[in-house]
Amino acid sequence: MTTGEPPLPPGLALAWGLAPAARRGPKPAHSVERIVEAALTLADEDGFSALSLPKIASRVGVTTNALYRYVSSKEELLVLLADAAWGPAPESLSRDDWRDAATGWVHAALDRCRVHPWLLDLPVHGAPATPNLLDWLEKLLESMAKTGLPMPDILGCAVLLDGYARSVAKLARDLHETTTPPIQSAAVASFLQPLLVERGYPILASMMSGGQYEDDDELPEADVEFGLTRILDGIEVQVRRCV
Amino acid sequence: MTTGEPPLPPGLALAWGLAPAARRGPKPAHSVERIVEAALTLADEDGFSALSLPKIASRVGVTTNALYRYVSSKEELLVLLADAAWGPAPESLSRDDWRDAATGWVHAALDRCRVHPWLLDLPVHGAPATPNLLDWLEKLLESMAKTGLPMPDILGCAVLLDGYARSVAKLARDLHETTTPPIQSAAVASFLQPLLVERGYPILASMMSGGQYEDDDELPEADVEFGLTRILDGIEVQVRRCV
DNA sequence: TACAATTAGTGTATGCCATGCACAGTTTCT
DNA sequence: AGAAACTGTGCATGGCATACACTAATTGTA
Repeated sequence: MTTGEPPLPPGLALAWGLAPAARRGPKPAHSVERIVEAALTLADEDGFSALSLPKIASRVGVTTNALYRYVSSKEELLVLLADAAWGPAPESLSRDDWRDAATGWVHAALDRCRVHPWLLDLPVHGAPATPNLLDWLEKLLESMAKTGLPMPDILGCAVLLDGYARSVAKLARDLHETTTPPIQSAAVASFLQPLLVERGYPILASMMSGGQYEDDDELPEADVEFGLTRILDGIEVQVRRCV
Repeated sequence: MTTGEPPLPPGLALAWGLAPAARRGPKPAHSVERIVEAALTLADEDGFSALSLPKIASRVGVTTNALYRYVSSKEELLVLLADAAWGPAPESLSRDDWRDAATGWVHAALDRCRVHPWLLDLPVHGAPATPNLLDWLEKLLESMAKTGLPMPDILGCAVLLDGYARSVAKLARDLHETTTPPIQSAAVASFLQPLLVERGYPILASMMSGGQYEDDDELPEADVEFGLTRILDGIEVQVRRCV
């Protein structure tokens, strides 16, 4: 089964722990795990944009090019990094109630995105194919399978919920992690306010003058819950319809 | 009203057409619009990752550094680029039926993401604040206002629908624009199949062997509609509840 | 046991990139 | 007429991913 030279996407073989089993030559002083771990803490500390091979290498204590002995490209490293950062999917999802299970899954995903905000910056090429990512997907599919919906609908629900978790996480992060000292926020507001009125954007204008335009630290839990409840309600409509 | 030196985020003033009104010196040979347009066609042709100041400059016919006379940083240019690529929001949304209006908005957004797939790669810092982006947001808010829900819920629905449009567009793009000659897709499948069975992922395994794992060119329209219908149904539940 | 094959990590180099600074030429206000 | 201000260019810096050649270490084999 271990084909000689499979044309697999980068990182797949490594992610599943299939090392090439070397023979001659010195033993590697380090390991892919060590490198991924270094990359992970670096990303946690300095963010995704600061994640560079030179910096990772210096953490591990080797030259930049030494990394290429373990990983064939930065892209491959990022695949492994994503899998490591997501980690295994939650085990404790409700076994009976699909709403509880889905809610648990979404909250767990949001939690991962809070722990590693740069997860939302990692480029995605193709469907998930590494162990932990598939674990998350499987758990979500299992949750939705409890609805009794036909398979294609289960997939559709999974796509919907996964997308929701990611977009809410990204929104929360983009809105308040970056450049928003409240001073600037106020400056933007007073800059935009007259323009909005003048150009005929009544709702936006009233929202801004209404004052409560998202000035909390994070997207408040209530807002997350609102969207999630809409989605679950919508799924439930379909479930009842199908029974 | 034109404050002396407002501490606004990059690109805002430019995006709203507030030029600093120069006095002495030669007149600029080009314009911000020309530069943004060059960037836009470059991105359309070669993708977001190929978008660099040198390449844009050479299209315009100037040195790289000349761009800095029009734009203070690459980040600022990207803000303008996003606004230009989204363009004005659709005018022809239903005036009576909020479901039709929302559906029209989502389809229009998906269309923009099909025309300029790199829109999904543009970094986002903070809430939208440029004319076209606010136009899109206002139109969506107007659509949801027709539900009669209270203002915070309207915003919640808008976030939900906007997030859905983006995640579906991204999914469609990532799944089939990148590295998926069907040969490789098949290689991945046969690589994963035994692993999935062995490690206890029954649903994923059955989906893969089921054969119809997303091998269409784009996420089929039916799948887009499925998620959208769930969301709208879920909102409708809330609407009925509130009346 | 000695050699040859193979491998790990280093050094050096290439061609990108965003951005800063100094300068020359041009335009316009005083 | 002169000074001030602005435009575009040239040159330079530091960062990046990655390629290639090399040295040193290790191990299977003759």
